Amino acid sequence: MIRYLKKSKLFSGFDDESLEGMLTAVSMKSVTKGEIIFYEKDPAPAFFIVGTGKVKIFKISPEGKEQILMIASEGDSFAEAALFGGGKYPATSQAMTDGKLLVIHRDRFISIIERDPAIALNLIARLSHLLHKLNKLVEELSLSDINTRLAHYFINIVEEKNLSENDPILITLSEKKTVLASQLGTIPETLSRSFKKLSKEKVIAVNGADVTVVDLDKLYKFAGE
Amino acid sequence: MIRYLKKSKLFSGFDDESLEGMLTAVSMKSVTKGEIIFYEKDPAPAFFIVGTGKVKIFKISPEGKEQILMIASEGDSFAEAALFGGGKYPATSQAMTDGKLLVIHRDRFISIIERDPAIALNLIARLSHLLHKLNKLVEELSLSDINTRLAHYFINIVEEKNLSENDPILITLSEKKTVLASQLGTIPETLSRSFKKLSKEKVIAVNGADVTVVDLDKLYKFAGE
DNA sequence: CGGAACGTTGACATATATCAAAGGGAGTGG
DNA sequence: CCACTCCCTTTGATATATGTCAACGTTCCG
Repeated sequence: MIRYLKKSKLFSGFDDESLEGMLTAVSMKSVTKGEIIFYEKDPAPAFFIVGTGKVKIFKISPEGKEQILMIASEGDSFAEAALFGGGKYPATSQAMTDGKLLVIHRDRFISIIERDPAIALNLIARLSHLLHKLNKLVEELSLSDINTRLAHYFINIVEEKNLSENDPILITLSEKKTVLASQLGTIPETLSRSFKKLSKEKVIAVNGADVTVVDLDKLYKFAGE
Repeated sequence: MIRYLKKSKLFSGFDDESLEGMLTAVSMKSVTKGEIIFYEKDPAPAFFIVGTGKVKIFKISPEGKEQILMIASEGDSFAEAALFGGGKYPATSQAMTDGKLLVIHRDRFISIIERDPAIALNLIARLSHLLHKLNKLVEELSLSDINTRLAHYFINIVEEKNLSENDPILITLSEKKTVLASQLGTIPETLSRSFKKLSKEKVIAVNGADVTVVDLDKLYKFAGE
């Protein structure tokens, strides 16, 4: 388990001694593809770190439309915030693949951070980061149309790659387009049209899950920057 | 300043000694109605607590549409998350009235919480609460229509009042309808129509800023619960 | 009193969701 | 290897919610 803790964004950087102190609060859970880890509004006695596999956290409307809040991959933690707020999970979580999760139990974890401010600071940083991302999601949902959101999505990926001048910019989508639609707050049909629009405008070229950014300047213009 | 710290949600419950230790990190700032406290993307050397007055935090689209993220009243803190994330403010903040703010300076505050885990825990709780609220906002923006959002808005107010059976349910809007529109992620015209719709359906009765909930069951039905 | 901000209403434009259909691609079983 | 199914994706026709623009009445406040 220590190995997974070290790989996690929340606890990397701590020495073995601190991490062993953590172990009293941690257990392990295997999940299979499609398994629901928790439902929205379930009581929240623990939060999670992904050891292996991939998990989606999402909300669902009465009509069945789904809004993905995040996709957690190896090393990501999720549902940390549930420990302190109302004590209920604010969204539903489902395994997208088979995998292993670290389960961090609430009460024991709290007594640990009461003693170790460094862990508390890490948690604070992590929560801040989440706030930042949600902030951005709100902004996009309420102020941008879909083409803009899709352009932003590509820009984020491109900027993370920090590749050198004049490299061809090839992106392979890490999710099915259906899933991407739900992340962007829309439905597959609309997303498909948005892809078509950006293609027709010669901003990107699409071939299945492979997207090439043809005109980066135009991409930024679409994103409104 | 201690007085204001005590009134704040973030630091209430601490004894005078802890609070005096805080003072090295705090200063005071007066603002006048309409004054911009910070712009989105400004570097963030501090966060704030409202001593007196009212402040709105919002995003704005290239076309000028405004999405209010929160309205901070006396005792509320805002922009806490900016201290840790990218070090930039994620939104713009403007005084809605004249008022006084406590300014909590980043570096000194961080060294304080490194020493005082209790303050760190409070901050964590606060950030969790913010996450919870943003979560809800995302849900509503992406999964609900305006009538539903307005119904939710009233339900939240009614539930906070926890009044006894058979009381008449009278709500006086605390914000101008223009502002409410921006909080709900829409524009005044659309909000006006939503008010009209709920009135016509005999769910509420509206008289200027006074709203009476006529049929609570129907209100819940509109909110989809 | 008069002007500015707010609120409402109507006609209209537009983005996005919905519904229905059809075309691939990957995997499965015969 | 073929036929079959399942799921993803795309496309078209249509409906609907919401934004835009313009006008007007109202309230607030100097």
